Amino acid sequence: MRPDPGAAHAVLAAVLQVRNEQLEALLWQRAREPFAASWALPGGALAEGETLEGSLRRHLAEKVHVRELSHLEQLETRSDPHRNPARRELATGYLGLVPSGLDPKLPDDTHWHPIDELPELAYDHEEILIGARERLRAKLSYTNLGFALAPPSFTLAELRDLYAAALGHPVSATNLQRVLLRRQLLEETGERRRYGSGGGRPAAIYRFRTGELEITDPFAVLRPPTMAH
Amino acid sequence: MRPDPGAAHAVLAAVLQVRNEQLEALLWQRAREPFAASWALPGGALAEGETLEGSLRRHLAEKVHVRELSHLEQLETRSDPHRNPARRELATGYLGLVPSGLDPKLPDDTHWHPIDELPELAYDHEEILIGARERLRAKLSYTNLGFALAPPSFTLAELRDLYAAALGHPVSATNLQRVLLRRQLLEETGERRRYGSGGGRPAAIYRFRTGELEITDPFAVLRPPTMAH
DNA sequence: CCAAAAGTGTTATGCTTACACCCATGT
DNA sequence: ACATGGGTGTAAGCATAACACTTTTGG
Repeated sequence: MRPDPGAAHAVLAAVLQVRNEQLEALLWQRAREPFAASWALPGGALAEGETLEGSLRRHLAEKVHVRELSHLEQLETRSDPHRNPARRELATGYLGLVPSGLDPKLPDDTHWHPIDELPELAYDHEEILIGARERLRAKLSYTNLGFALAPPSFTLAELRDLYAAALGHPVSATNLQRVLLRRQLLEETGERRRYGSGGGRPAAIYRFRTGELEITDPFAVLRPPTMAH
Repeated sequence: MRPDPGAAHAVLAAVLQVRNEQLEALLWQRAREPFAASWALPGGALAEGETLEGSLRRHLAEKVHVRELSHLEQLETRSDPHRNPARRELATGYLGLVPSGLDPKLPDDTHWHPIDELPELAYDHEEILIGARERLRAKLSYTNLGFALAPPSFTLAELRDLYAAALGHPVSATNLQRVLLRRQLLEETGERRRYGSGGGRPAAIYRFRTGELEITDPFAVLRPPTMAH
């Protein structure tokens, strides 16, 4: 076996945002074969001297004008020799998150798609996308990753809707508040929300204490013994 | 920027086993520059037409004669342009596990090293190795990955020692038993252990119910609501 | 005064740890 | 008999879910 001298390497991002009360992914429609008219994850070829993450940020900025990522994290590197029918190509997937409320300007061939109603996707992109969704769901449970889905400040009802959209199941604002406050992920801004129409008590406005990923629930079980004697 | 036509790609494995009551890693000592006399993770160059995992299994079989992996799982792909001072090279890390009790024949330049007393490691291999250890520790808590560390059957005291070595902190056999039995990871073989010297009640012998990875504790929090009405 | 939405109090439940105690065997 | 480890019983602590109830606002 000879070392493979010409293994092309691509980077691909599952860019996710909560829009219209649901989780949506950024996809662009291919014009040319292979997979003409199918939809694809944004990304492109790794260039000389680039890191994978640097390359992905460049492609997202150049091709889909997305620069406002609140989180970017590497997923699996796929290597099936036939994943690209045209030529041997490895691809490293990434999970990218955009805070709710932003609406980056997109090229004409690029659109947001609800992740529960995906069109036909090119290559192995659907697997990468579903893997990204599962990674997001898992990390919402044991880290502070919610900060990457949320705008800078929000009411608990708004945050509840974001979590419900990302997790795909109903979430109780009451219990969400207790979990996130006890873990000290949230802090009050002191402000209260002006309400649009209709009555109701004004809601306290919160923000995430930090915009850096932290693991907040490190050991589900089999924790180290407590040092209490 | 031009696509990088010659990005070499390597695969590297952190092969871990519990030996001598501690977690140990398989390393080989480099004879040549760069990093002569430093220790390195086993692995090698990706060849034409190979998958990453296939390539790694080939290298492990050829170079360190290890074929008895009970688990193999992809970790991060590293892409710093300077991680290899000689030439641009991407590397994908893997976590490989060998059941306790096996003792594969190794080439002369290859040895097991306690992961808490590592020698000088080449390239970025120490980071990959520590990342592998952390992945193992996390998955022991919420999956049945213990099966990959354990021999085909064992007493609870033996299993407790394996978990303690892998986690790096004391583990109570009593509580380990309750957790693993409630989650139905273990089943009794019906046999009891012959004891060597000294007294003591003979221990029941257990085995893992399955040798496939299963997630046994899926949601630490924020679970879907129960359907009970 | 009433509707609506936010927020708090309270209870129930389940999982884990800690530790006391009982069991089975060799010497 | 006693030492030695294996195994079970039981209570306490903690986190979460579920839901009733109170608070604050607009109409």
